Amino acid sequence: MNPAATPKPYTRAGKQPRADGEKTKESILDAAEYLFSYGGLDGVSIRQITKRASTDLGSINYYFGSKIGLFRAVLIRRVAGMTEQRLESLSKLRAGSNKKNAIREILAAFIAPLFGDSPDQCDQLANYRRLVALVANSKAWQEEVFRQHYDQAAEHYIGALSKQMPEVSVAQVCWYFNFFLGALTNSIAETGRVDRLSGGLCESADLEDMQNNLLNATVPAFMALLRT
Amino acid sequence: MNPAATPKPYTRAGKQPRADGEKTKESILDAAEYLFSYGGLDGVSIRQITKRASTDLGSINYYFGSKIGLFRAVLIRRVAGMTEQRLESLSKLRAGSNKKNAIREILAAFIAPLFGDSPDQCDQLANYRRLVALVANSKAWQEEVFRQHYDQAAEHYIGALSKQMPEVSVAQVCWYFNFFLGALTNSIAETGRVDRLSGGLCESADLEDMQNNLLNATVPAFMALLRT
DNA sequence: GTCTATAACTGGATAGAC
DNA sequence: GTCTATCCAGTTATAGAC
Repeated sequence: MNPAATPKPYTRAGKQPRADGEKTKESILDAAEYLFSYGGLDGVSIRQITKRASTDLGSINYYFGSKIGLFRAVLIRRVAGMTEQRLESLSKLRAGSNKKNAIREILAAFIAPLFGDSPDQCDQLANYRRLVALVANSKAWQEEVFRQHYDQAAEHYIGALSKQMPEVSVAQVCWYFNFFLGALTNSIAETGRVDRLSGGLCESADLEDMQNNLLNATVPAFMALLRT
Repeated sequence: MNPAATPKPYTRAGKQPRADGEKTKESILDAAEYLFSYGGLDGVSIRQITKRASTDLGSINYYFGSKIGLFRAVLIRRVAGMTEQRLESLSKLRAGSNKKNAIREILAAFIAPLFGDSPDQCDQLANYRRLVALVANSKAWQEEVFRQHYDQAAEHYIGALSKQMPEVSVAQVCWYFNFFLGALTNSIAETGRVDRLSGGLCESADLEDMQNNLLNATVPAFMALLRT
């Protein structure tokens, strides 16, 4: 049903075999981050990824070993830097007298790296945020990715919060911090649901507004624990 | 590599061609709910589903038209009943004098149908909860499933909350309710993350404890809006 | 390092027997 | 309504040319 499908002979046709493989690698990661963030691991083929990255199938195996290796690499690429930022921010927080402010600053420091330092950086992190949101509500990558790469910073932040509220049980702090993470990840998924439910009054895409509201909502929750 | 793979002739072999297709349909939905809740739409094949449901490939097409039709059916199966429960519960809530209790009761009424009336029912909803959690952080099914089948109840609940706090902007109520939904969906995913982060002090699987903590955390957030 | 061709396989869908 | 056999488009992975 495919008349005269004679295999074309190999031709190099003016491609540049440059030795800067880093660029290729990055462009694969970028394309994969974008596509995986919408379709998840199984909703995207490596053909789509290589097409978007303007490379070929072989390069995936060359750089990442397999499709799953690529997915893992995408999930891990940005987390080391973010953990570093988080731990550094945390160590810089001065123990002020006002507990309410202290709690807010801790939570703010935790989420800050997800949004970068400028509107431009924030945009560049959009696909990553969406992908993290997708994975955060799945059991699949908990052990391999979250346990190994994401939990460390969260544990330090829970410790910092507990230090602010020594009279509150650690279990409660953990539950509340987890609810905070759940609200956060759902928000960075930018599903547009809050836009619909609010009849346009709220915008998923207004991340500034979202962050302010999230902190305004979460701080009183923690504060209420102190009044029990 | 497969010697003498002669196609076996068709044999009926004692299968019962009973006319109660409802049972078959239900067992397909159950199997699909279970498998989709772990792998998502693309992480599961209809072959796996029919194997688990002890049927055949053809039945999927016969009852649901396609794999996507089946996925949609799974997502929708339980929502009409839940919306009904939610609206009825809401209409039964009496306007007490205590705002704090009123808000708590509204939120409690919203989440109640997700956990059923007995431990047994709660278990039977586990796969559904996990699947909803997965889909809630994805853009993919927002228009087709959430808008059409899930939003109605949420809108009524936002209205009820707003009625309790007429001096608070609707936008803020919407943001806070959305954070509540985010925390809720992440929790019903039962990823086990809170177990790790708390060093075992909290258990994802303890849904009773989770619900209490979630309400304890969310009510003060709303209450703080009244004090602004 | 880059790219092609192909192997080996699995996917969803469906026609048609019973 | 139930089940089988089959189609074929699409998948990942890889050997090997340049």
